[in-house]
Amino acid sequence: MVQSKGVKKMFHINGASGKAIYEQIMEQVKEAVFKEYLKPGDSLPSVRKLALTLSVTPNTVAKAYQLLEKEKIIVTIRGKGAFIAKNISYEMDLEKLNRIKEDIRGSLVEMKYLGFDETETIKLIQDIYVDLEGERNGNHRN
Amino acid sequence: MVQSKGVKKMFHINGASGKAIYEQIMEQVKEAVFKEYLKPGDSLPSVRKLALTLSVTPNTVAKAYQLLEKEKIIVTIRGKGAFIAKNISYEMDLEKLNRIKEDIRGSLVEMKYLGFDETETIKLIQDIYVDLEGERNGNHRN
Amino acid sequence: MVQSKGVKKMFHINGASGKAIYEQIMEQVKEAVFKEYLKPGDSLPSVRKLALTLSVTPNTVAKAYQLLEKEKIIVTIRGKGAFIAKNISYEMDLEKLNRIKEDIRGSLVEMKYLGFDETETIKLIQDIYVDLEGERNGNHRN
Amino acid sequence: MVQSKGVKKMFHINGASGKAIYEQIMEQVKEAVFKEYLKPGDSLPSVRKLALTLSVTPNTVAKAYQLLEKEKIIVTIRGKGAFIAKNISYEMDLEKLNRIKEDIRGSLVEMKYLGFDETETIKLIQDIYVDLEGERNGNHRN
DNA sequence: GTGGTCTAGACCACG
DNA sequence: GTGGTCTAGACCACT
Repeated sequence: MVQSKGVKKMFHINGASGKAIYEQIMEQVKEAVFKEYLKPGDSLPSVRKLALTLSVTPNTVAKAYQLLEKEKIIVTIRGKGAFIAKNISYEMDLEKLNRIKEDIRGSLVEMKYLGFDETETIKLIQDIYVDLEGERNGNHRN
Repeated sequence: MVQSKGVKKMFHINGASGKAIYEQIMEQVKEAVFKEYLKPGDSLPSVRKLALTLSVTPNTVAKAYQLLEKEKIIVTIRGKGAFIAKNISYEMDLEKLNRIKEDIRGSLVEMKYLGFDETETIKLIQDIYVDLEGERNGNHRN
Repeated sequence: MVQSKGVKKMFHINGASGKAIYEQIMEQVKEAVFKEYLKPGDSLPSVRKLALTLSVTPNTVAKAYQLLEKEKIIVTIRGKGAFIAKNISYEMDLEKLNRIKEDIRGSLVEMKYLGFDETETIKLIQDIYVDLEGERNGNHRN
Repeated sequence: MVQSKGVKKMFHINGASGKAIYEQIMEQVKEAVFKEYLKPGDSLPSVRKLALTLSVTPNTVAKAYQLLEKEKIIVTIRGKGAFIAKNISYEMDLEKLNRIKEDIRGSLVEMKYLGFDETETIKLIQDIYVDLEGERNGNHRN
């Protein structure tokens, strides 16, 4: 139960962020895996428990878990629960890649309108990576 | 009629992209400004004309234009048309910056799940910049 | 349902006032907040319900709500409803201030042509404040 | 021809201000009268001349003049031109008064959302009066 | 011709 | 249930 004591702090929902709640859950599971806060084989909170914690309907959590399973990030086992996939598949999905590239392209143009040129924007992106990696290093010994 | 001959190729809609049509229009206007396809003072296609070109209703184009006006990218004059703002404001908007940073953060994590590490992702971002800048160089000498 | 019993009397539309319906809705929401009829966190009537009450299309109400959200007066949450923003931002917007000052300037000159001099006009403005504040005092003790 | 040398500087149009051009012309004539820049009996520029000066169509100027005549601010004499009315009628128009009061009411609420309370707003209104009166005193000796 | 607003309906995503 | 988006068409004000 690696995650049991951290559930409340690990997931947090912003109802007014415009983003769908199930997407926020998905992103946070992914970020937790990225930071190795959750490792392959670790169990996730049950649908009901997480729903209670976040004060959302179980439906919403279930949707997030189903989509995460379709992306091969987690596996769910009937009667046991949901777990981080043992071998997370870094499978190339060209369609998805193109969608993300479009997203990034849009973000870069937006940055321009805030006064950030290429150099500044890439600096900011590297900072985000430092941020992501930093939290990872804080959670395990290597 | 600075832009008149380029309208058909400048704007294109992807009905299955998940993104709202009016958002796609907004992004493409912004990109056109970024690439200096459209310069301050240039006129945009009329709401009706662009609606015909894209086979959408004038309402959808009007919504895009109205939001662009709110963002100070264009100005619209009743009975005359819509034009790229003379002084596009590169104003700092901390709230918007944070929203975009969250977007980028999400995209970076997604890239990770497609197997792209930091170096590869930044390479890809630089490619996008080359793409954006490249088309700009085609339109003026500097 | 803080506002549920007051919806019918709180909002009223004047079809012949020259002002757009969505602007009238926006103004009335703002006035309701000013008078503390609606307090931060209170829910607004749903788009459909208010549309029915006012006999306008949901589109018109939705437009008002979306613009109010852009102005940070309310927040909307998909599938849940619209709510008065917790921390309404009294942020200084010089451009908006100048626009309002121009409006007031115009109104003052108009008052002159109706025979009201400065003293009389300011008296009338104070009356409007009394009106606005008066209704507020009816809703809480201070 | 009191106004002949001042026409270019007296009238100025902002095509992107949202306000209709004919309304801007009307307001500026009224303000000029208010400031006694234009006095009863003074001639206004001809429709064609002002249209040229402002780079608008004569139609637009003519509309402004017609409405000013309906408000008894000016009189037009066929073949001679337009003149400031000798006895500007400060006639009470209740309907118009109510419309202006609604405008002011709206402006006051907007000021609130910019952080101006009653005292500050009235201070600002008095400043506008000072501004209007000031320019008046600069243009004639009394 | 232009943009601005509105209606009456529809479908979708979300909770 | 909620809000978000879109269509197809209309009328209006302005230039």
